[in-house]
Amino acid sequence: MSTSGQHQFRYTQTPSKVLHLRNLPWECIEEELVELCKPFGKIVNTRCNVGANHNQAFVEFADLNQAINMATYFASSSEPAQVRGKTVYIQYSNRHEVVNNKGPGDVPGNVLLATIEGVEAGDVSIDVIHLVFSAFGFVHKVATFEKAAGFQALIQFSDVETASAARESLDGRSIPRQSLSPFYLWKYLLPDHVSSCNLRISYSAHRDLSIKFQSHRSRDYTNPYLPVNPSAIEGFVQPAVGPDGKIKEPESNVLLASIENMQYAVTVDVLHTVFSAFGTVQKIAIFEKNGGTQALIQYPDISTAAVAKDAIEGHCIYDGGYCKLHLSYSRHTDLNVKAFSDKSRDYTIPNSTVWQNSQTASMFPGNEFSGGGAGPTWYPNTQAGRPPFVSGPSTFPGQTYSQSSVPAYAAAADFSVMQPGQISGASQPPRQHNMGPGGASHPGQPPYNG
DNA sequence: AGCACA
Repeated sequence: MSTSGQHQFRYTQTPSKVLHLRNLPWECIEEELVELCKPFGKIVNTRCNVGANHNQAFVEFADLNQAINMATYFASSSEPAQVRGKTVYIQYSNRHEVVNNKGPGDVPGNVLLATIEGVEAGDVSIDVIHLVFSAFGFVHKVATFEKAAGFQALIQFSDVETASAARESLDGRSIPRQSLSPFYLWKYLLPDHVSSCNLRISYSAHRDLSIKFQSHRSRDYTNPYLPVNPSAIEGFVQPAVGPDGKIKEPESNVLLASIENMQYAVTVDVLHTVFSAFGTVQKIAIFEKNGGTQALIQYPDISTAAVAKDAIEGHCIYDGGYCKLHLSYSRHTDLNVKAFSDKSRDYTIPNSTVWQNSQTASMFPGNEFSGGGAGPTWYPNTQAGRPPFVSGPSTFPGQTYSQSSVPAYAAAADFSVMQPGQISGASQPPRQHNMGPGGASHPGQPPYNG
């Protein structure tokens, strides 16, 4: 019988620690709400730009009395609450908490994360990004990178206010095709083939970016003396031209391996074993790209990488044409990888005993081969401090190994092409190992074809 | 100038 509102005024003033603010300017940002409200108490959450006109907001105080303080203050004040000169009307909200307005990217900070939609990394230069964001204040640092989300940039400002202004102004807008500014050389900011490039801007959790080099991917405008990474300056270094006139890709200490015909899982440990034959492997990362599996393998220097590349290129990890490796030089010079995950390793991290135990446990299940007699001549670069393949809980506890069934790491021992000593015999066809990978890591897989 | 659609 009754309808809502029958027993109460429509807008009762039941106190709530959430205040409802109206008549805000459309562009009102959270900082302005905070400035207005924080004299009265601790703000635990806000929601701004509410409603079709973006002119309402909610502010939640930690304590009810703080909200009452603010509401009663402005109710009796001769000076109304104002934001940008507009009078703001304040009442208690009919709810008692502000619902989740904020994802991780909505927590204001001085560093912005910009996703540039619809472009490839090469389409928008770091100079253009710098130009666009410099309109709001001094840009300290810029770092760009490619992620699954697309081409992204981190832009570091001095303070939250500047970053917020840039975000409010640029989020959802497109980088203009042309710059009308007479002060910059870039007349055209975008290549012709880019039809649109919307900016999606959120806040980064970073406060201070760590820029190691000035390069086409990263800049530190506060430190002009930061070393330039020559291999990373696009266009500065002409690509080397080989004797055949073809452009050679610039060399790098990091190799990019594409794994073809990957019938069997290729783990970080398998790659480490294979690539360690040529020098210390510092880091490994495995990832999927274009439906295939790729890996980055980092050596300390280019020469080691070059030797490994020439020796391994085109060869298979496993007999039968499985897991064929194609190598090129990566553009990376220093990988940023998790120290220990199923897709990456950082072997440079000292005191790595924590993960070494689990590594040996998962990769070298038996201790049959840890004896001195099985000295790993096939493993010429055993790292100092690295324990032998000690016993550990087996991943395959029920499995026993016969003489002919060899753990996976032994495959490399038979992988004669991997021996550095044979690199000079360039014309020698690779003698692949005689074991299928099922022997160790895939008990159900076809047996080796020895 | 009057309550959020995640």
